[in-house]
Order: sequence, then structure tokens, then C-alpha cells
Amino acid sequence: MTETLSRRERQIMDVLHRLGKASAADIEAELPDAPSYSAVRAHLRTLEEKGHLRHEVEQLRYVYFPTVNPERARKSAVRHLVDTFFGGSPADAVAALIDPKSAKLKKADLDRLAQLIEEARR
Amino acid sequence: MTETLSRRERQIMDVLHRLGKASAADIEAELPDAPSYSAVRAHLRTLEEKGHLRHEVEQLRYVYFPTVNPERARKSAVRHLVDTFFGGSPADAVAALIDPKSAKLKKADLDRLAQLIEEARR
DNA sequence: AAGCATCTGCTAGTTTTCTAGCACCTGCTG
DNA sequence: CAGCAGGTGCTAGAAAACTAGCAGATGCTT
Repeated sequence: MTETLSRRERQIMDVLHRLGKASAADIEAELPDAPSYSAVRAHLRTLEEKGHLRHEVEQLRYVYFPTVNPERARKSAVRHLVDTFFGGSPADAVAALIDPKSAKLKKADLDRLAQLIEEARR
Repeated sequence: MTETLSRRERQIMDVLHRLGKASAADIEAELPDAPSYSAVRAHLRTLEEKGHLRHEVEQLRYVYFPTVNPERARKSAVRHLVDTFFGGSPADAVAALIDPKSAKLKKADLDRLAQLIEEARR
């Protein structure tokens, strides 16, 4: 599996991670600066060749989804973000996420998080 | 400022965000699959042209750093991650970060976070 | 069956990214 | 001062990414 993705390929994989699975048309619709349908299909094919995604036939069309375990991909992305922007400190990242100035967390969310932290303390 | 970065350019910007500032040699050393020094310099020049970074002369060499406010860049990266991998829910992202199975947060960290959440509740 | 809509495989061409290496400059050292 | 070490600007070429559009298949409608 080739490690490095091009800009477009990265975008496509992001969409796929967001949606879970999607057809070529779905992906085209989600892409930031929409390229041609044809181009999207070509990228999907090379991504499949590289092993980043695969497809199944679903009602006559191809539906694509990432090969890697979603949780695994998530972890890797999180780690990269934490390393790049938070000096490797997950705690700092959390602090930024719950900062009332940026994200508005609902009371229910805060309750839940408080409880999770409580559990982690043991 | 051109929005889309190439793979290498993205890598370089990531290194720069991580280090704060760096010389061309520093960056080359940090880059995953080290390209030539010359190539790195060329990328730095185009990135500067595009407005993503600038340089100052420091003891005879160029030292580069991102133009955008670090905090701003961080926020944008966090939002993107949350959108792609956590369905737009910061709370879910936090939950993943404090999950004892992945990150090992120190007691002091947990205390601090508990307090932040407490404050956010009001 | 013929026409239409929608999908896929593929190929060829353009554009962008990526790279190496040359020419030049500056400070340092023998 | 001659030579070296380490820095920069620049250019041309290779490599990769990106794209358009054709040909063929399939199902649906008239």
C-alpha cells in the first residue's frame, strides 16, 4: 500500500471516511472544487489499485469504501494532528476542543465527558 | 493564498507547524521520505510565493515560519479532523482522545481537564 | 426493437509537482 | 589570498497527478 496520497486522493479518502461508503457520484458531489465525474472515477480506480479502498457492486453501481479499519484510520489521523499541532499532548488537544470559545458543547456532552474523565481517573 | 497544497508542501507545512520555525536543513531532516535538499528549498520558495510561509535571515541563513496564526491553523485542522472522522461532533473526538485504551493521560492532565469541563458547564 | 439514461474501462493529453545541478555569494581557515 | 564549507537563486527536465471524452455494457421506457 503506497503511503503517500496526492491532494485529490487525500480529499477523496477524507470524503469516504466521512461517509463510510459512497458511489462515484456521491464522492464527486462532496468534493470541494468539483472535478469531472470522469476524473473522480479515475482516482477511485488508482486508489483501489494502491489498496486504499475497494468497491462492491450495489444495485448496478460501484460503491466504494476504505479498506482500513475506520477506527485505525481515525487513530492515525488523531495522532498526527496531536503531534503536529499540540506538541504530542492529547491533553492540550482536548483542552482546545472543549474551549467554550471554539466549540459549543451541549450540557449533555459535558456531562458525558465529565463522567468519562471520572472513569479514566481510576 | 492558494488553497490547495501538494503532498510535499503539506508535509513541509506540517513540519513547520510542529517546529514553529526551521531552516531548510531542519525541514529536510524532519521530512518523512527525505527528498533532496535542493528540492526542499524549491518547495519553500514556492510556498513563500503562495503566501503560506515567510522567512527571516538569522545568522546568515533563512529561517522559515508559517504566516498564518498558529492558533488559526490549529483550529482549522481540528475542525477538519472532527468533520471527517467524528461526524462533526467535538465531544466524540474528545471521548476518543481521553479513551484510556489509546492515550495515557497523566493524573494531572485529567484533573486539569475535569476542571476545564467544570468551568465550561457554566 | 430503438432510444435513452447511467454506469464502467480505458487511453491519451495537459498541467502541476518534484527534482537535480549549476552559478553565485559569504565567512572562515591555513 | 586561495580554497573550502555552507548558504541562496534559478532553470530545465522528469515524474506524477489530473482531466476529458470515447467505446461498450446494462436496464428502463416507449
